[in-house]
Amino acid sequence: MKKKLLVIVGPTASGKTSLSVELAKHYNGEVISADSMQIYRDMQIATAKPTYEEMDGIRHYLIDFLDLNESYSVGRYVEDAKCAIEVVLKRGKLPIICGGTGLYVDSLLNGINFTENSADRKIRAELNKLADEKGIDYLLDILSEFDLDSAKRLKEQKNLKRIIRAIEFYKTTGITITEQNEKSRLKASEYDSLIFGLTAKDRGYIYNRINKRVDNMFENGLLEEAKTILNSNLSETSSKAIGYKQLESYFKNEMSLEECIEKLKTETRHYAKRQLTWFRRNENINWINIDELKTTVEQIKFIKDVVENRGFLNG
RNA sequence: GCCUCUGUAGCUCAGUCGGUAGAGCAGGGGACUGAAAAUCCCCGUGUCGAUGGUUCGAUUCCGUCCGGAGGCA
Repeated sequence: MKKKLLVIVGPTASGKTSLSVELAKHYNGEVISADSMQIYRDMQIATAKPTYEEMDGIRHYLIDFLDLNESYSVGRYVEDAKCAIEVVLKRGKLPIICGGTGLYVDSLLNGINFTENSADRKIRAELNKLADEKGIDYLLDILSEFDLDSAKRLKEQKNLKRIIRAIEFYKTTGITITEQNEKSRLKASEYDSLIFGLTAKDRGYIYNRINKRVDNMFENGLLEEAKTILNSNLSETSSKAIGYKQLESYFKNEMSLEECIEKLKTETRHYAKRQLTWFRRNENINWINIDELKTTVEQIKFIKDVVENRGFLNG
């Protein structure tokens, strides 16, 4: 019998944290985060990491455990999350996956098979340099030599990062990324998951929540945190967090604080939109409109109904 | 009160030597397999401030009016 998971996804500022904690209380569960930035130890405010009070006695996994100078990846996430699931199950609790990093969630739930050691940051750096010097077409030519399929696909997109990844993968494993992608899908998932997604009928509702939350972050000391973070040694992964890099030009006196705050809000909205695009194509998601079911209580009731109707937790 | 500039997409602004208009941003849609809070692709009709006049035809030229900015008194 497959292991059961309850899953909460949704864009930033949609209320995943409080919902997952309440859900954990209802179902005797524990929360496993699926968030590519809350993993970092010193990023508290900008990542909206649940505080001690918000966790309200519910154990959380995969939060707050990595140093800023370390990089992370989907491959590692799937590994770590699988371990966390085992721990939760051994404790006799229900694992609740909660997060907004769609790639992490999907890779975990669909049992994507990541072969070992296919990431090579040295090769990546070299290819980046090569692209700077000779252009994107040069890399496409290299890729065409062994993987015409993905070269064709990526040519239209002009997506340098994917082109580099395709070459990097072949150079480290001797297998083309096209072949790997096909193989990785074959294995059936070891989990039986019921997924709930937070969204809104009116996109503006989420955007308003984002704008307000950013203002709150500044009231809670985001500026101080940003100063510290920007002075730290950041990794390839941690340097991508939204909330700090947008304030850099303020510290350098190149932009006013107001302008930077606007930029931060805009980029967070863009991020939320991308998250929604990602999740929308997943037909297995049970959607909850937070502009209709506004309170956690109403949302929990909705979830309980679905769980019961499906007999999801029976047996 | 007089003079000058100005009013075009949600915002900032191009432009039309008269044939009803286009950029950036915002916004929307999409892709996504080891950086994913990343990376990338696609999408621009709006009473051209209002109203008269000239004209086959006005957003464009002229008059008047109404906003806005500056200057002189």
